[in-house]
Amino acid sequence: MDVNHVERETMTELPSYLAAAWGKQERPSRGPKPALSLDRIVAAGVALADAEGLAAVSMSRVAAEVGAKPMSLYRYVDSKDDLLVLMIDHAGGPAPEIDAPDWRAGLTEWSWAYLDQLRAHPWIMRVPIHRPPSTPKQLRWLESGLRVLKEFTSDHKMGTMLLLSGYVRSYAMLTADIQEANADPDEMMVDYGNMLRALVDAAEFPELAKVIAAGAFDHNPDEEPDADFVFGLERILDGVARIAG
Amino acid sequence: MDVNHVERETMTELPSYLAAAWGKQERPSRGPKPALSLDRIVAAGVALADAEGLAAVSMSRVAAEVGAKPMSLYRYVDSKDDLLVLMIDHAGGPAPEIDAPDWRAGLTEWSWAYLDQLRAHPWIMRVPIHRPPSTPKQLRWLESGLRVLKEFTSDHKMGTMLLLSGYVRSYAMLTADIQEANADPDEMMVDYGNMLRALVDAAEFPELAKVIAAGAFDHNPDEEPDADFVFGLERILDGVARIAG
DNA sequence: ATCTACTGCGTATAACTTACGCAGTAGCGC
DNA sequence: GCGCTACTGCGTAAGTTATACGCAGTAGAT
Repeated sequence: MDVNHVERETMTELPSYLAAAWGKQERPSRGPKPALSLDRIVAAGVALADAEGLAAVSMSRVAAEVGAKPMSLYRYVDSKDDLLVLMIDHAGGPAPEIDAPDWRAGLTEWSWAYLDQLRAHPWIMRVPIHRPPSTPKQLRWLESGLRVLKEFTSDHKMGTMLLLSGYVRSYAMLTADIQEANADPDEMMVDYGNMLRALVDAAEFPELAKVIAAGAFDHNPDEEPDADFVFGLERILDGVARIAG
Repeated sequence: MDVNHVERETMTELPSYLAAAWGKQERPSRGPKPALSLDRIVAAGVALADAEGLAAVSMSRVAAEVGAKPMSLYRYVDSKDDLLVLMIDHAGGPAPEIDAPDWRAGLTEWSWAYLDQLRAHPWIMRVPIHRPPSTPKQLRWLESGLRVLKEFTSDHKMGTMLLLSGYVRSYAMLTADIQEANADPDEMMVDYGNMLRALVDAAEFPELAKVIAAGAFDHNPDEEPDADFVFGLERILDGVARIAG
């Protein structure tokens, strides 16, 4: 039987991509020295996705980028899915060191940092496969958030971080969707607000029509960007404040 | 030039998938009667995704399901991406008719309905391409939410729905991720909590280790399911209450 | 010196989406 | 009734894709 290191790790009952991400790979002693390294492969994937989008990340392209042939990558990675998971972890910057006077300021800082992070690597939001957070950088971000919630109970800490990270992620996705639709020259969605005006009939959508008429969907250059983000964030923080101390 | 109805609709400056979703397709008068209909195709795609997952949805499979050959579908749909967008719209059930005494009860009802909806069609959360909400059912759900927020300003209405829908979506995704990882027999993630215990070192992750030790990640069968969902939801509603009336 | 676990990767398979163009059809104008 | 023309279904084929299998070469262990 051909037992390569990937299968060996599986036997330790930890998914191989996690063993890799946590650096729990025992370097094999026999055999030729690897010409590649998992880090180089994953880094090449991230660079490719940053530069040309997720669609450009194929096994052949990544292999070419590190000067190897496609099949060689499978000595380092079980599947493309695993590579994508590792890329997500790798792309995550270092968790923010938050130095804020209170939990409210701390969570605000954390949220903006997370939003920036997602926007720096928009393809992360397009990866169709996901796993519950269990890679090192993901957990370091979580730790960094929990750290500012010292005075809360464990359940409240986790619930709050779940709420906050979910909100940031979904806000980032929505704005990325809008931006992408606007950028696409095929689509006439150059103006999301006006497109809705064309589609939404006031008889069938009375409330929505009112909101559209009020300009809530129009891009207002005077307004601070991400004003909607701030609104939601403040609502969350107000809600959390009610259970604080 | 071969001008089929898809391209004709593009010329009206509306993306063809939106024209289709909003039923703004002028039926062509000439030519043979279509053997298929867009509705049948999209419905077949939804049924396939419900039964066998998103991966089973290929143009050939969908075509076979409606008794046609693959290339015939392209007379009704520009691309597979468009088909997926239409499937998302089609899968959405009717927007909830909310009959609640106040906005707080109304939004609670809306949130649970939305969560149920996503869980009834988990593949929706795996579709890699997304567009800003502009299909009929998506907007009807939005309208139904806005309707219970009568006493708020337009900006506050939209901001609240943005916050709420984002939270529900991300919570649904997280629980789907966990469930999928648990179901996968390859992965030893049969117990997310214990897996974290194995990975997380208390020296590097002091706060996270405490939370894990407190059992926040363990599945507790006594506890009501989705207790975390309720926690986040209540925080949001508390936060919204601060700007009400 | 031999064994053995390992590496890179050539070959091949079985998917996949979709461009192109052809043959047949049905309503319209005359 | 007779084309004309816009349309439909779809056969063919091209171009990608992930990845299973197995072989030849390598280098530490014994």
